[in-house]
Amino acid sequence: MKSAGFVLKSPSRAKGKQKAEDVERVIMHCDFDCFFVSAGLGGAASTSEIASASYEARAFGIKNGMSLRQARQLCPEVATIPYEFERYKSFSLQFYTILMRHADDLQAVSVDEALIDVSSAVARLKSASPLSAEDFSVTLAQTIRAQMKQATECEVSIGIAENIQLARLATRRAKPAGLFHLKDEDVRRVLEPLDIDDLHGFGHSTRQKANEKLGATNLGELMTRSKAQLCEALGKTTGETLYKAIRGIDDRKLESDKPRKSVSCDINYGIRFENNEQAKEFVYRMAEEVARRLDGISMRGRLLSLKVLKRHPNAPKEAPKFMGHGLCESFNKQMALANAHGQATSDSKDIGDHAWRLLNSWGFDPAELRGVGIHIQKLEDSRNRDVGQVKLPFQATDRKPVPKGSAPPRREIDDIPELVVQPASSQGEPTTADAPAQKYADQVGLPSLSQLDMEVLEALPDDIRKELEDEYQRRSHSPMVEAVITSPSKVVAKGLNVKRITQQLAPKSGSSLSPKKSVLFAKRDTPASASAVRTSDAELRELDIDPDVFVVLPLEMQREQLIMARHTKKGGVLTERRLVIKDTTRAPRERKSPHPTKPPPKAHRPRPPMLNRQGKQKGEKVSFTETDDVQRVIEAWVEGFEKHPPNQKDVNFFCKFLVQSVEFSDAGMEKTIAVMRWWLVLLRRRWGAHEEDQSEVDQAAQRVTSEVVGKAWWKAFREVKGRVDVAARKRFGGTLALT
DNA sequence: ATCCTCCCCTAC
DNA sequence: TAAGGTAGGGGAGGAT
Ligand SMILES: [Mg+2]
Ligand SMILES: [Mg+2]
Ligand SMILES: [Mg+2]
Repeated sequence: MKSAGFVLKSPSRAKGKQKAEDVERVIMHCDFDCFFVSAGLGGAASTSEIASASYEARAFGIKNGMSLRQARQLCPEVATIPYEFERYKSFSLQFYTILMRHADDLQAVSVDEALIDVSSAVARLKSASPLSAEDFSVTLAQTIRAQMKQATECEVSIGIAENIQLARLATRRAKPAGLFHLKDEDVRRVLEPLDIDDLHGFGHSTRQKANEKLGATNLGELMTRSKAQLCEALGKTTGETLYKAIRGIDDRKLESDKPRKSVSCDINYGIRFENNEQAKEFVYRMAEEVARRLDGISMRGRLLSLKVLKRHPNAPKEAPKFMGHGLCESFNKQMALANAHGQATSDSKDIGDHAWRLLNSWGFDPAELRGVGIHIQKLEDSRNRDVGQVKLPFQATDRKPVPKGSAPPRREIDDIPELVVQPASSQGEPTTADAPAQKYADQVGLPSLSQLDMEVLEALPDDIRKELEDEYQRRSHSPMVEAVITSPSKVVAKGLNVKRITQQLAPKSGSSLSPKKSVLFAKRDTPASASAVRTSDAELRELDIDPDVFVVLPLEMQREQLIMARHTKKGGVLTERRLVIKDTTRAPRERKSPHPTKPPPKAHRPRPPMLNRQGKQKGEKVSFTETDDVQRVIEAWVEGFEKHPPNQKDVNFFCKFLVQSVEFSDAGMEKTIAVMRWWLVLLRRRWGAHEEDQSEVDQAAQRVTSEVVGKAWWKAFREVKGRVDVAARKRFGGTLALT
């Protein structure tokens, strides 16, 4: 196919803006560069309000409520910690809105990634300048990038090609902050050096299989294999897909309205049942959750599958990771799901009954269970349940081209005049989408406004880590790092949603480990030697962690720091956590700008609760490992205020953090429990006598006695516990069992 | 020849 | 695969 000619590619779809049939197909893969980094750090408007200033920040005179501008005057290096989902939403919304201006069709991949078909837009440009030899797809991409930049102040990378697979590959070349048109005539040259897992849809396992069965993972070599060979090695469809992909062929169409096919809920952490009743309780609760999700999108299901993780016979009773599932065997079973009338259902009891029945069919000892998952499939739209047909009425009424991104569709066309970066102060409730549109959007399984935040939360570790790494390299030092390292500038904005993001940035294990693995989950064989867990107090001391900013945030950011340090250091090893402060950040940074930027002013905390104690007192330590960091912070907090009641603000902050941990998925529960337990231990150690004493304390006139302080702490504890329980109940129907 | 079920793989 | 969660698609082998 000539690159110059108008090759007739796969016929365009009927939906979306109607598009000429015989124009060259142009697909763009658009990907926000560093979405999370950008959304968080890039747009912190100077009018942003500071919700919570750290001690370090306060040392500069920065106060809560101050605008970021003011804060910057006091400390130009002040760093903010991103959090606002509103911002993420805003970014995403603008992202999609802009793309839709130019697209015939759009397939949302994620909150920061989309595929668009811009064939007609490019054709239009071309026909407007028939004599030009210009690459109009590039012209258009530049326009899009410019608009995106103008609207969000962020870069978007765009890969251009004739099909999806190639467009994705092109994006790799486009990054960062660029665009790349992978033309037909370049396909061979570009693909040749790539490996099979560079292709979208092919991963580690396929690569390994290819290596074993075909003796090659390189696309150039694989190109020499016959289609039959590929199919034999990888399966029919996969083989064929690969065969074509290598040659730059990909017939997939953009899908903007795929209906949801399943709804599920899996919980594989913290599962420890003592008896059947508990297991049953739990299963029914999960059923409620699934039911809720089904109702949320107005769907019902006719097939239920239950997935169970059971402790592997050889695995230790307790997983190496606190409340984790450890090495497990997994079991799966499915059965028809129906209500009393044999119809599709979303009723929690129906679902619970079926799930429980399946679980019982195995007859497992409940104490051995480590994970449970309920999946509902064969979904039907519960709104037109007229005849109980399986087909979904989608195209019939030709809804206006509801693009895959459900978020944008509402605010489309008319009101896209000004895409202003969201005002820094916008804080209100999350925009609520109008019900019908939202439901539809949910049904077609696209990132909807309401799901956006979740998507942000669930975003992949690798994804984000990579963004941070890239960003880190781009700027010699990032504000985030700055915030952690030169602690003078911890400014925490309201909310703590970053937590979920940064939390996922935990360092990967040593790099140079044997690639060889045994079974499911390789056994963790790092017991006491787990130096990685051991953070030196000196390290923390240097970090000047204060109980105010408290919260894990700094600590998690510290992890980011570690990651980047390792990354930069290349062979970096370091099994033990090093105080990255100097070698990683300070050094390179000063190399870069010796003096211009003020040396990180050593913030002197007003009354820093010293982290001078080594570890916990023996015996009392609850069995955590991973949560050590948090524990230390709490410990510092409690001890720092040994003589004073806790600040209500701190309590609120703490509370908010924990509640959010509970609300946002499961990973948080572990930490929540661990944190609460540790707090409990500390309080008992110090004020055990007052635990049950709930008598009121005359706040006004009373000396601050130890008793008063103790009571105040216990009161705070009960308050937090209460609020966390509410959150836990809302989500799981139970409360935290701390003892 | 299809359809199911139970995995497995991939991506986000 | 540190470990966690949601969804979609495909392969193998048995069921229909
Ligand atoms: Mg991205
Ligand atoms: Mg992405
Ligand atoms: Mg891949």
